Amino acid sequence: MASKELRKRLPGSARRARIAGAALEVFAARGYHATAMEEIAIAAGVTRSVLYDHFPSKRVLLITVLQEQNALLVEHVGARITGSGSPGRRLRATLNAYFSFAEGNPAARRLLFDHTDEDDPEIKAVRWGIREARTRSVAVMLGRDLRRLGLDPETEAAQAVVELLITGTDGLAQWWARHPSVSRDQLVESAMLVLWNGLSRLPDDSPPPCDGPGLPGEDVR
Amino acid sequence: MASKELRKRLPGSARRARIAGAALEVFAARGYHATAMEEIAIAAGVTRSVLYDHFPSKRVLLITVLQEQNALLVEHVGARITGSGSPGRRLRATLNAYFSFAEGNPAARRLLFDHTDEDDPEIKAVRWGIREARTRSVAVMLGRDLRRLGLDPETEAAQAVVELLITGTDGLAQWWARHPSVSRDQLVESAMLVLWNGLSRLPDDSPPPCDGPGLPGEDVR
DNA sequence: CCGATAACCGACTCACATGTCGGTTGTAAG
DNA sequence: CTTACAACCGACATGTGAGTCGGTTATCGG
Repeated sequence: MASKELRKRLPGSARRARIAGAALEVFAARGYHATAMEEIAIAAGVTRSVLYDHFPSKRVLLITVLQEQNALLVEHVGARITGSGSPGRRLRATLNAYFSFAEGNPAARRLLFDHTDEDDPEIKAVRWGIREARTRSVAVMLGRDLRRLGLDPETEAAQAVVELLITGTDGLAQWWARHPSVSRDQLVESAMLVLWNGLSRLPDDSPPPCDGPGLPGEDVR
Repeated sequence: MASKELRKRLPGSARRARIAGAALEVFAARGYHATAMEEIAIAAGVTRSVLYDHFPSKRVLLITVLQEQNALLVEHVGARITGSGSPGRRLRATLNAYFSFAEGNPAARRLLFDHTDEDDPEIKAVRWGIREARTRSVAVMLGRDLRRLGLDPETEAAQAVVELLITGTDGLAQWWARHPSVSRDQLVESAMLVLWNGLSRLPDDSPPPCDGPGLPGEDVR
């Protein structure tokens, strides 16, 4: 679109890149199952069979794009969070980095985290790997903070906390895509309000420490 | 399985219910696109065409199940949270109710919130309706608390907070399905730790109020 | 200028899944 | 008992999309 290529014959690597770019957009927009190879081909400016000259199958094409984009995300976030600063500052910087990626690469965010497939076992495995890696790196990053909260990062309780953080943040990024008028700063502020301060900051409520441990009666089957 | 029906001919309503039950399981296990009507038919103990004697199409079958299960969830949660008690207690009770539903109805939770489709526009619309309703009711429930935090529930900032709560909780329930050894109480405790107390509860860190408002430099395209 | 390589295309095969239709039989009312 | 309805089934019609194959032509090194 931008480049005036007027449908010339391209060297393999360039065509490959174009196909991957087209696949990213179409997969993100329509989901894995609903996209026909035909659509990707059209978006890439070639016919369907050309896709098979460059990628062995639809599945491999998706997986390739998935891993490319994940690498970009990791690089993006990694590049702009520093190990220094107070814990609160670090959390804020990380949220900021993630949301800025989501802002600049909406298709990538959607493709990576809106899992519209999960059917194909191989794709499922790739997604799991990406997710696991992300959880692990976040847990490592928060290691000191979790310990100070009384949680061993190896514990399942700590993992649960991290999972809540990650999926909540993802969900917020998703919501943002539907409410674009909100600025990234406001978004970070809302996230910090919950994740950092918590909801207990009520002027006239009971003191911070959480209330009674149990719940009266809770019977499920 | 439990009932020894030995493949007899059933009255319409009973067969209908069986089909819906089978559809719930299979849709949840394999996702919408990947499930063939054949599988549902086998699980229901009939042949494929019988499904079409009771439901006009695959899409309508899914939507029916979706709405049934959502109604059950709303009833389940609504029945065991009371309007009374301190805000912290109410939040805890709600988390408990939601997680107990997820525990007792894993397929329903997965089907309702793991959106493995989103392709079909009509199904998308139904999902959106369910999601909207849920967000609204949570916002109403938290109305007073949000106001005390300085947020007008109508504000987008408040909606963002609610979205983070909901998706984070969903994600945690999802994680729980993969780590069944964790008890529901532990799960609720982890959720409360983040959502209620926040991560700032560090013995030797800066005081509760959040740190500097801005972030140094953050340039994204 | 001239092959050889590789990018590109059209047309085909094949598999699979949805939805339909006509017929068959259990079952319950009269 | 019998009759009529409704539950059930087998076979087909249709559409769609993934992956293959042989041929064509641009492009580039020599």
